[in-house]
Amino acid sequence: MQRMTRQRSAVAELLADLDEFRSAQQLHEQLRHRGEGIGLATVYRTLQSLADGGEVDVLRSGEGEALYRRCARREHHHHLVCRTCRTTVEIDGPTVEAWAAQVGATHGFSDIEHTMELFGTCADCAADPSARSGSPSGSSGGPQNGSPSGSRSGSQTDPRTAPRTGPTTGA
Amino acid sequence: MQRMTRQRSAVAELLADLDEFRSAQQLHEQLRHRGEGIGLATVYRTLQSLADGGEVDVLRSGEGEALYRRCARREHHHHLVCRTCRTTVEIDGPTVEAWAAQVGATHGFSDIEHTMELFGTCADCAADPSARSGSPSGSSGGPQNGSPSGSRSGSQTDPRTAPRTGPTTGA
DNA sequence: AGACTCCTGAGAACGGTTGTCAAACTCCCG
DNA sequence: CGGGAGTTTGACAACCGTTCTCAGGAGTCT
Repeated sequence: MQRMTRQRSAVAELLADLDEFRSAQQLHEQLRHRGEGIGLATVYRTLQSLADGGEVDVLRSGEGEALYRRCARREHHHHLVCRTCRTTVEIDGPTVEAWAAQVGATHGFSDIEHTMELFGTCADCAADPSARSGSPSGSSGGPQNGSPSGSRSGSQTDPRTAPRTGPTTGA
Repeated sequence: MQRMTRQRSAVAELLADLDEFRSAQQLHEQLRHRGEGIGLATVYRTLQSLADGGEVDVLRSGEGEALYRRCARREHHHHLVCRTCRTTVEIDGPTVEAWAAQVGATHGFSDIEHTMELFGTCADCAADPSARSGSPSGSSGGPQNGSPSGSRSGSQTDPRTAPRTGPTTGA
């Protein structure tokens, strides 16, 4: 059975305070900034168990890094993510669910699942294209690392924010 | 300027022969089986340059591994991938493109992009759920590593095939 | 309180990917 | 066809995110 430890609740609390997708390492750093003594391995373990329990959603950044977010709804949904500030809107896609099932059937495929995320620039960021790349949901004095992709040093040609969720059985 | 070397054409040729998404390491192994003397770093470099040039499509497996495939069309399209044999069908999604743009606009987001892939079980695999996990496009005596996910040893709770493409400006 | 487990944390290990750099090779020119 | 300039290659190290290991610490039950 899952025990409620100080570390586990700290992670859950931080996720509740945030509104954007964050990597495990970002969350760890933020917890440290909050003064929580917590190990990186514990953050990974906790996030994984939360994800397994459907408590948090997981995306993959363009570089394959895992990003976590506590979504309001636990049912199937998609995300519309601001590529500048990472603000995320949960959206329904009945049109897409139906389309996916139909396309699959047309090609003779069964048991169709799909992954799909939308990326764009939110109204706020479009209005003020300058700074504003931190965490719009405030509350935590965490790191203001706006760029989701820029962790590698090399010549990554594709700096776009581009994650995906695990597939969810459609329609 | 890009020079045509033996290694580069070997990679291009292999990709032309294959019909499924393959990881860089799988491709490297397959090239070795073909008797091509080629370094792993070269395979990575070549794939990256091909991807940059839009010659090949890149997905991310559920574990974040990059998967490559030479698609027939270079324009925007999506993929319907068999989760068993990895056979891939290129598909159009005008419905989705329109839907994505509309949803983005509704929420005040601009410059909408999207990622989306479909997964299912193809007719062949559904009919014969036993073996058949190798490379359906034959031609190469490459490795028959059917499972795209099972490389890690740990307790990965999610063995689903679940990649994503880089986003493409929608609508 | 005491015992029994599970959880934690520091660091090692791991797997995929990229950087390094001398040697080999392509391409262009005469 | 031979030479020269500059790109590519390949073996290996380095990196980065993530997971494993295991002794010590903390929750839970009685």
